Amino acid sequence: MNILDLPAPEAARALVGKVLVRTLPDGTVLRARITETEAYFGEADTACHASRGRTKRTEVLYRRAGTLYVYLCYGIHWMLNLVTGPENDPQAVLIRGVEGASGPGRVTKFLHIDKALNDTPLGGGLALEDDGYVPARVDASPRVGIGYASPEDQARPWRFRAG
DNA sequence: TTAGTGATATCC
DNA sequence: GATATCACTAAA
Repeated sequence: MNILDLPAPEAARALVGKVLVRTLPDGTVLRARITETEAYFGEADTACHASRGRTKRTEVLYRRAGTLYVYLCYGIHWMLNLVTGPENDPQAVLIRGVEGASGPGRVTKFLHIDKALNDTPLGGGLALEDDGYVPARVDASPRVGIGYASPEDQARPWRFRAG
């Protein structure tokens, strides 16, 4: 059973402590352990980009688990998400932080991730590795940066951090 | 606290 | 075609 087949909130928690392996076009390999994630859980979640329907941009969220969703925010920052859950169910986990880079925009800068990886499957330029490490504790708290969502959705504790 | 940056969505 | 918005960061 793959972690990414789980519903987004469970997958987000399980991904904390796993290792991202980024292989650059020139062959350089970068490794970074995930320290912080957030879950975006389907059309019913008003914080999820897909809550306002399927568009060209959110199309990727409807793909099968393990697809990468990368998009530009505020004109400067790339956001890295892993699609989870069943196909045609728009769930994803945002990678908010890894060891050595705290913050979603910094993660992608650190790993040299941009739109070239959008809509590509995990296992190519970016892979996930489980080295058996388990964080001593994983803290859950409300998500940040989603002031446009409904109050109920803003309150959901779908942000997970290694503790 | 606020400027910076550009793709996307939504409205003419 | 035009404008408003945005899952953020760095500098002040």
